Amino acid sequence: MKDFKRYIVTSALPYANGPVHIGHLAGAYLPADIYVRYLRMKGEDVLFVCGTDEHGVPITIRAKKEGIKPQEVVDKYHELIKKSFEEFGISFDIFSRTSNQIHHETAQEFFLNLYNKGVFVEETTQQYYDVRAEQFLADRYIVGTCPKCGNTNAYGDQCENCGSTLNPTDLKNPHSMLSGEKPVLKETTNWFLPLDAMQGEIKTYIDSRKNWKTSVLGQCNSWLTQGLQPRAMTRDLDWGVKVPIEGADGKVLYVWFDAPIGYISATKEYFQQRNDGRKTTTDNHVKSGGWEDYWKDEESCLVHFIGKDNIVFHCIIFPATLMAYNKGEARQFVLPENVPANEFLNLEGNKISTSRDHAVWLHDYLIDFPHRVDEMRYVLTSIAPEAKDSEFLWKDFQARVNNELADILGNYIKRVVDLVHRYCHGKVPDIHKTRKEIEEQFNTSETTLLLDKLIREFKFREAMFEVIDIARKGNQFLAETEPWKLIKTDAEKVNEILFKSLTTCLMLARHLYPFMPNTAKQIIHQLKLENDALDYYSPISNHLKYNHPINGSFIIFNKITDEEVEIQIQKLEDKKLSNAVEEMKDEKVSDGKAILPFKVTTTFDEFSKMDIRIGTILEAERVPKTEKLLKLLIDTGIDKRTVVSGIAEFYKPEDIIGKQVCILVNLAPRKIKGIESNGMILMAENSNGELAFINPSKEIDNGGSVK
RNA sequence: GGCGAGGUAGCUCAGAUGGUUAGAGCGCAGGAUUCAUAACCCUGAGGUCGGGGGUUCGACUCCCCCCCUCGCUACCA
Repeated sequence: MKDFKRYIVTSALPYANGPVHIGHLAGAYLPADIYVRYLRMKGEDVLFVCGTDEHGVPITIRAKKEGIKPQEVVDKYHELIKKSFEEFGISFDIFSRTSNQIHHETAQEFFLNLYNKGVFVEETTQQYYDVRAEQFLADRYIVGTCPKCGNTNAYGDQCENCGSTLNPTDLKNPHSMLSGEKPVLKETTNWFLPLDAMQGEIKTYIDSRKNWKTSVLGQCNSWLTQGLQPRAMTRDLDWGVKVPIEGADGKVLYVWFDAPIGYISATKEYFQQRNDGRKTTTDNHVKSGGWEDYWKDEESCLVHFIGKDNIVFHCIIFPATLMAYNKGEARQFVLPENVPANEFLNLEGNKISTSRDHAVWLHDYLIDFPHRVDEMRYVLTSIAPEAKDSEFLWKDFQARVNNELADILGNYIKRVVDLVHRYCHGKVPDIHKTRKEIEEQFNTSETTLLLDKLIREFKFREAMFEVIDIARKGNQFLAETEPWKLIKTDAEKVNEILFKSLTTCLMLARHLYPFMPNTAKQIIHQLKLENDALDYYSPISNHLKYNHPINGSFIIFNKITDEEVEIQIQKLEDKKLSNAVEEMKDEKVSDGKAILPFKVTTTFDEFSKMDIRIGTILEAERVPKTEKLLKLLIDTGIDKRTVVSGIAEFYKPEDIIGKQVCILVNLAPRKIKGIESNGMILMAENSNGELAFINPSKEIDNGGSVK
């Protein structure tokens, strides 16, 4: 890997419409923090930025629901999220927010730059518009029947029941969440980033990234082979960064355009604060003077830590934006050097779900387990979903804390400290003859080299295992040398054993620091050393001096009791139960609620245009490679025609042959999956989206009309 | 349906370019020990490497088919 002069490290901007949970932490924040702490400890020039993403439709919806302003929503969650991260020791140099002035300016400048270069393709499209509310409807503001699963409360961008991604125009019976009205399609102009035209250079970029994770590269290549499509970078909405050009009133930048730019504005803000003297901490590891050093210097290494759901934005869209910006500029933005996306963390056998509250929220954990931050950091790192989805189980949490942290690591430290008190009067023993040798051995030890390799390859789980292994080996060493027996015959030898053990404790603290900073400091404290003892390159003899008195031992990790974890498990169970109750309530309510409002008044003439007949199904077969389509042959009394219908979920082909149905016969033909469909079978639908045929209550001749 | 990533001991996970008896930690069983949070240390049992074919002297590792999980993306007037 190339040697970089400095690093700019980002963690995905958490969305400010809710708190953060352990899945977020394990996916994008802890790994980044470990990486950054390690680099700092090695004396690298590194800047670590993050902040809340405060734009986009879900926030406006949440505000509306709670009857407050969007700004109030993001203010609340910005503070909560920021505090949670601070308490978990995520050591951002700055935790900013996209509602800041500086971000709006930066994002607008970005947009204008591309606009002036003629990068965007201006396109006028049809979007749903709510006439009564006098505004365009964002995808999330449109509710209708999910075309895939029949859920009547699907949103225009996604169905939360079946998880499908949707377009608003996919919805059946769409209606506006603002007024309940059926929305109308209306023209609007938006600016598109022509990713299709940029496909070549994006591919060249992706192809040059050999060391990326297979899952990340796989996902990118999947997008590339499917062919990139232009993507709108503006939206008709009033919450966000205003589109800075004339005639764009009521439009804001697409959140995914402005969010990654948030990394840049956060960097700018950092230096602004620093120059103002508003940054009080001494960030010695931030060695360069301005934001452009980090973003526009080819010797800067840009690393984005994200979850797998963000891959396309960080690996394709954001780099494309940067590439477009770079055209004709003297100083070029660097492109992401690596995007070590993690998979997802599951919880007690189920996906973590914000809406169902199936999660371990950071702020809750801090209340239930105060001063146990490192325990969570340890467990989440040891089960981090680095290569595949992984599972958080409270029982496993307990076992890891008790068996690994308390028994192996914590006990080892206490064991050594106690031995030194018992056999060396609580002072670092003098073994001047061999101490240099011991130090050198540690500085060039295989573990040190291995850890460096693993961390730079983002293999934090394995790296941390190696660190704990130091304690394991330390325990072995004591068991083999048995100083408690040797003390009777060879005090000199005991001194050497314990000096070695003390050195191991110090090295353990240093190696542990990126993963468990509090623990590292506690170890240092037991040895009665200052924090500068954690400096990777500081000679051990500067700290473990002859006759240096150490502190008395104390227990670093208390064991987690059965009761404690059972409470947590019960908590989740209770949530499940109350969710089930809620859902039942919802269903009852929705029996009334889900019934759509009547459509606008029509005329008899309009209705008469519909030629609805009675027909009989003669043949029925599944359309291959589809889930919901049946190909039907209908005898309409006048002809026999083919109709494709989305009813395969509810009817088996063999069961419906011979049934009579209502069919709209004068509907313009349409090709579906290559089959020409002539007409439409009329279906009745209940609130669960289940379909049923409408047929005459006594047999009617085929071709009989319905009026 | 298409694409991408996974499916390896009870649990959580490692296993470049195919090669002797498939690994680790925890858990479990047995032993040893007493300096330490009944901790530590040693030994051991446990796997037809999702299923089925194939290529090969030889496959967890390569090819084909199928099943399951997760993500992205479709069709359903």
